Amino acid sequence: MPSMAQGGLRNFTENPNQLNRKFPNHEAKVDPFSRKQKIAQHRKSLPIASVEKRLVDEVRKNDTLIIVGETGSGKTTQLPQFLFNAGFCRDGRTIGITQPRRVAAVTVAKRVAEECDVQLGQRVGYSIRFDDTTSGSTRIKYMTDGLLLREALLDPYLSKYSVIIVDEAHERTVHTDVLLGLLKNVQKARSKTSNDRLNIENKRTNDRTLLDKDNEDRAISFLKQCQGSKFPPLKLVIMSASLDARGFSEYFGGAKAVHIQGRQFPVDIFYTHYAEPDYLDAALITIFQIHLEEGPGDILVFLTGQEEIESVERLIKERLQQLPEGRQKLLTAPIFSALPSEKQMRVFAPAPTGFRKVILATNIAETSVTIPGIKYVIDPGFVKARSYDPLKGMESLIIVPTSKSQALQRSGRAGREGPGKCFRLYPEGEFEKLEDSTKPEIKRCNLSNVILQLKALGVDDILGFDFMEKPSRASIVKSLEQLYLLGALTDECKLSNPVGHQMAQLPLDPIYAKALILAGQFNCLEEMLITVAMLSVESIFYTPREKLEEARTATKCFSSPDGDHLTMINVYRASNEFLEKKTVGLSKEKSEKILRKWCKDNFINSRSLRHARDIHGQIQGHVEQMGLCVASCGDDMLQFRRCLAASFFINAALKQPEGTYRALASGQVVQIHPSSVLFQAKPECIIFNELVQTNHKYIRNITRIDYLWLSELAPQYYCMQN
DNA sequence: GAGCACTGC
Repeated sequence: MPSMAQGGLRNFTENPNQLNRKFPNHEAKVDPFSRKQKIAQHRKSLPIASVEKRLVDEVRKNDTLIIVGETGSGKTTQLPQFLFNAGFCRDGRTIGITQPRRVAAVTVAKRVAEECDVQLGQRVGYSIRFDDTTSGSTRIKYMTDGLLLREALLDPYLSKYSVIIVDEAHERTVHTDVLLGLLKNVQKARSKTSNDRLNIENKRTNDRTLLDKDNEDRAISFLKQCQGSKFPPLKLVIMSASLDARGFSEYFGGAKAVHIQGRQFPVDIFYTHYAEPDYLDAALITIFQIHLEEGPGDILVFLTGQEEIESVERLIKERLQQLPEGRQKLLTAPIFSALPSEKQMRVFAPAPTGFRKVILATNIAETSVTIPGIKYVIDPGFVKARSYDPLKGMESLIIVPTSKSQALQRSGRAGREGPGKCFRLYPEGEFEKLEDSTKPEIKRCNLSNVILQLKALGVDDILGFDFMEKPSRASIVKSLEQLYLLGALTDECKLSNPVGHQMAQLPLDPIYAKALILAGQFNCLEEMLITVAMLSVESIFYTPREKLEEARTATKCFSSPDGDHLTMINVYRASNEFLEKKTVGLSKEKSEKILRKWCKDNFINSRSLRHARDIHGQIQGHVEQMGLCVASCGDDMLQFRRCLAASFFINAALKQPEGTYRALASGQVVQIHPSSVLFQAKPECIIFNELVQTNHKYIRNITRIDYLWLSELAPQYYCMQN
């Protein structure tokens, strides 16, 4: 390691155990070839290409196969093509590949369509929410895991699929975990309908434990509505990038696991000698150390949130001023999810010649976004993580150390295009103390949605459901309780009819689904549709620090003294009015461009608004199909606020003498989030939609209500308490 | 006086 940039700074030690695999550069120039030939050559060069036959054989032989494929192995694009060519789509059946993220489903599908030389939507397609490119002839279908879960509600046997490949299973999103449990059941049920019954009986008595037998019976009873159907067995392939396949293998009854080499450039890992008391300061010093002493290449720094990113950006600019002019050629580019897209795009623009780019990112750059040109990664070793306390019904966002696999993922970002370096801002001994992998999301989130989905799929015994990792009993019970309070479950804990079934049909948080059903009765469904669409997206307002005052003035014209829900309706309707007036006769692209400009002028996050408009359209279709009456309460906002109180009664709070609030359900002392329009007004009684602990216990999305409405509109809950 | 990252027939 070169000497330090500024007096007596950090010393890094090199990890001797780094991977240093060498491999030829397969991206070498192939100019004389056509694009088709280039693609063929690229496919042949992927590590997975040499094991095609073996993989196909393994899928034939095993009902479930675990594939551990390192980054760059080509598993996501190639395996479905191998299976298609081997005849797994005969009889019009489909290979489904699930991804945790929309962008991945889209980009991979496009790539594979090109490799197969077919038009997207023909043999190869993708389906994600709001965007389905598949057709009757699609045989290789990329989709989000959440979408496949939704499909299972309509087709519990997933009958059109011959193979389902669950990709990126190691990420253990809540959707992946529920899907794994579901697929296990479907697979058992399908082999039950197709296999010789005797065969299964033999298996049961020979090599299955009593527990397996129970599970199997449960799986079969859960699908009894389809009994008698005949389906060929479902092949499952679980693909993971983590080195530990054991968990998946055990969960699938000792399923076989195979390993596929990756293709990554070597990344040298460096650690600090000592623990850093201030990781932001350490990051700053390391940035300048690299800038002044290392060869060309951009730097990627992982920080925990917007605030850190903005303050490091400021500090970099300050310190640059102190350097001699020739050495100031360093550009900063922040990226985090709440940043408007056009500003996010800046990280992809190459730095001008002679300049070095330093990208300050949250973990959006870990998996969701791949930035070209990164040669150096700085990893302070922290992440802001969500956790959920079922007893308090409260989410928290706290800064915690990363896991080992997360640290590996981050360092891998330096080896995409060539050999790289990763600087971990902690001693090597600390790395060993990190958790192997991040806790699965299902153990740290509110389960109401998961449970409602499972109930709709016919799983009645949630506590007995075969999760790969079971959420805590307290968490399950709390969510069952909440669903009962919302009227989705009967006294026997079964899905209620029609309310529970209607709620499960709506792709929304259960409490929002219930709000829509109630709004039909309160004659304000038009208003509630807008409200739940807006509540379902990230913050709709964007207030950059440097234009705080300007943003405040702009957003004031939307704000309602009644609270945030009415304010959201005002924003949505204003955008509608604007579109109607200004974009008549314009193309879709043109209208969207004009709307983006309107958003920018009004300090509204156009991505959030577009998302809300998409959700609104989809949900409106659903409620109309259910036969709910989409009416407006007109100017009678009292009626609408009463409906909000009836819907969100579980989240009511009363003002305390000091100006804080007491949440009635849990008794917790909470504060109104500064982003609320009621932050200063502080009404006596309010309902809210979110309770998140960050620096304080904040409630967000608030409307003032009359205290007396609670016992009137939710007597089952409030009469007992008073 | 402040917002990790994803996702949904």
